[in-house]
Amino acid sequence: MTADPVMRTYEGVIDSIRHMLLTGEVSPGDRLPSERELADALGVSRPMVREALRTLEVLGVVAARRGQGPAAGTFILTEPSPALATLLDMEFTLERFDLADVIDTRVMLERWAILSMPADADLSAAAHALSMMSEPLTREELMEWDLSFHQAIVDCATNRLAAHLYRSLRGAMHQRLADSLASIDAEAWESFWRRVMREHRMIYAALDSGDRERAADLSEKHVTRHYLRRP
Amino acid sequence: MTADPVMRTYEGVIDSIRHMLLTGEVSPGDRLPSERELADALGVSRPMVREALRTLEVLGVVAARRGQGPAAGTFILTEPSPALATLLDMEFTLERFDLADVIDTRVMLERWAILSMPADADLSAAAHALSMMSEPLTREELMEWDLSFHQAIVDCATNRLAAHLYRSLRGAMHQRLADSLASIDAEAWESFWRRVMREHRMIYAALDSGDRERAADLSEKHVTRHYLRRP
DNA sequence: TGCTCGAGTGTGGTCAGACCACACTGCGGC
DNA sequence: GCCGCAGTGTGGTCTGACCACACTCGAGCA
Repeated sequence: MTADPVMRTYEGVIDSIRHMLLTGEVSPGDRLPSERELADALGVSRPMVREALRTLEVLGVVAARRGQGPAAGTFILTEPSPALATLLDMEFTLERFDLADVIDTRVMLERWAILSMPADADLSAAAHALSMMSEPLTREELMEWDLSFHQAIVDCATNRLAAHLYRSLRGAMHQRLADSLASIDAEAWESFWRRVMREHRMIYAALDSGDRERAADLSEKHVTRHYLRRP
Repeated sequence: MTADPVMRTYEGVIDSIRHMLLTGEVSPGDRLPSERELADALGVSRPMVREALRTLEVLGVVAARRGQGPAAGTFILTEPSPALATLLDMEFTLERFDLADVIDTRVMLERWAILSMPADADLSAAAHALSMMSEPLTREELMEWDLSFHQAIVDCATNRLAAHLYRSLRGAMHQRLADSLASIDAEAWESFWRRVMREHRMIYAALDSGDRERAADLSEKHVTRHYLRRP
């Protein structure tokens, strides 16, 4: 304790804004007072307010738009942002954990989501993603629909935190995944795509028939194989 | 795509610093050039450099110390910071997910950690935390050693990402946990503490005897009961 | 009357320069 | 040889200014 030598000004501003949120003075979707007003009201300079707002922006709490009128200003976001993915990507860059950690965690989340899925889960989003993969795809399209397919499955578990974590893990790996796919030459691409699609279909079929254990196992093998590149 | 109307100056600074990290120009533990030098080198103003450094500070990438000499300046951190907990706490404040989500996810992580623990896992940290709980405790002490106990178990899984997630989830709930414990009156406190301790002992005993399934089940019941307050 | 265009205005985005608080460095005097 | 204090470079903060932008609204025109 007593580990706080000083309270930095911008932290005080963040606390003030957090307090506004907790008391309901502002709510998601609302516009914050302007930077100049905030600075004046809190008795600090505008640069300090801006430092606070920048951090809140990176954390996915607010977004700023300039100009004048109802669309301009700094707003409390209603939807999660890629902030978590940004953070995880940073940690990854700093080598605070490695690819195997990320994949293990991803597999854990997906297994759990499949096994705890409610009986009446709506699989239509997964089915749609599956159908979109039936025709030849570019690498970008495959990444997009592969993400949609797996995310749709995890979303069925109705745990928003877990779904958000899953999305962020995948987001943090996105660039590395793209690099990995780019290394597959044109000849091998079609067979690669077909195999991915076939595995997706098997996972979906297992889910659709209610065989969760099998779906979980198939999913684990699928993810582990393609991400760790051990065909 | 093309969703980037403009590149903000501070984002460019962040990219420059990230680039320095990727090329090895600076490494964890190193000192960054001073704010004035960075501003000069990148052709931007010092406030913009500061906005970038503030966000990196919140993300747990750097830390600043003032003064003069080898200990002063802005450093790349070598250890993870509570950044993830801060972020999750924010998301929680914004009600982007709820307590049940957090607990479910925590239980998932702990179950997984227990079931995938290597056979030769070192349980001494958990044993130590357990022994520290044998004597009457304050609420703060109980929270501290309870965290140590569970964290020690998750750390055994040797997945740094999962361990970090677990720690952050727990960190994001810390204040709410404290509020919850504060509502237990002095008379009920001792029996509460004893029950928590007994359950910890049972979990440890199951782990120590190699009965992971039982340990996982006990752990799940333990966490769910105390956090959802359904005795 | 209705439309267009331009000045006005308030927002975030950026800059320059200054001063403070701090902690080390090193010189000077004792 | 030791102590103390001025010097110096760091982050921390403030002030005031200007720019870019997007809307608002009224003047002027058709």
